[in-house]
Amino acid sequence: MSNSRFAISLHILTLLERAKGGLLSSEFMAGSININPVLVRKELSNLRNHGFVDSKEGKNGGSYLSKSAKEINLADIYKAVKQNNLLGISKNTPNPQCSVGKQMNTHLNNLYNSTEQALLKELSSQTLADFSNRFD
Amino acid sequence: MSNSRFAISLHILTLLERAKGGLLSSEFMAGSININPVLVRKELSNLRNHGFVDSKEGKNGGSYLSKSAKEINLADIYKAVKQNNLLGISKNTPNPQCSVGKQMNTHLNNLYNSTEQALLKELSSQTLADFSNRFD
DNA sequence: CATACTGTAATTAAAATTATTACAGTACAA
DNA sequence: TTGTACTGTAATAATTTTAATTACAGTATG
Repeated sequence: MSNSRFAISLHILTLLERAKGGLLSSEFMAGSININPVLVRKELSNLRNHGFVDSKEGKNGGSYLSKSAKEINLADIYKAVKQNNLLGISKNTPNPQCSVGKQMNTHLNNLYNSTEQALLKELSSQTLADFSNRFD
Repeated sequence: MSNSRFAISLHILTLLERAKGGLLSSEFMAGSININPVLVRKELSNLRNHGFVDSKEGKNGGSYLSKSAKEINLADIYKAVKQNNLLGISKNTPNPQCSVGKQMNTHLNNLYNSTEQALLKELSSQTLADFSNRFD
């Protein structure tokens, strides 16, 4: 993952956890993260689709956690934002006429899968509550 | 890591391992990987600096593994190409006036470090020889 | 019904990645 | 001893990805 979606989502979720049910606006969260509010709303849209948050429209609206922070582990968040492979892109197409090239993506993907498993295992050992509690 | 440096380096090293000491030109390897030869030479430069390969200049020149594929594990390769954090960039600077924002990068980096340890542990369980032997 | 939000699309800007061009240096081989 | 085929590296251009911005319709509140 080269973009900062994981960090943004985790930041959003940490803010919401610490708000203890209070609604936070995308503008407020964008100010804390230091990014554009529209990006926050896009991430919220994704987090909503994954059942982590809910939002209330209209004046005095905002977002809040829709499940307990103890029930969200960091692997869940990773899965929700993940798009590429961990170690790089597979978009490259090696030469199919080369005996190594034509098999490379298969072996690379196998490798990516096993490393991703290791990553997920590590991430799943921590919940959002654990993470949030490290803040003063 | 968003770029494909790990995949390129592993591809190069796999080709060299299977060449069994024979010299391969950057042009040949670029053809197998399907990228520009200059990129291959840049990666070779890095791999050389890390002691994995050596190159011979001039006509009929090329590159070859400078240590046994059994003595190179995939974590070594990862470390040689790594530049960013695994889960995203830390270049973002959250708002230092926000109690969450000002501590975010510290906690994020701690998390990144622990996930990287998990990744390295997994990668270190396989050598370049293991990887290469999976090819027909 | 003015205000302050969300939701989302479209566009622009910026940053990162990759490709290309260029060329000096080196070794081989005729 | 000279043409050829490489490496090594810098500089630049092209492409792709990421992030910011603009715009605006929709919604809830007071």
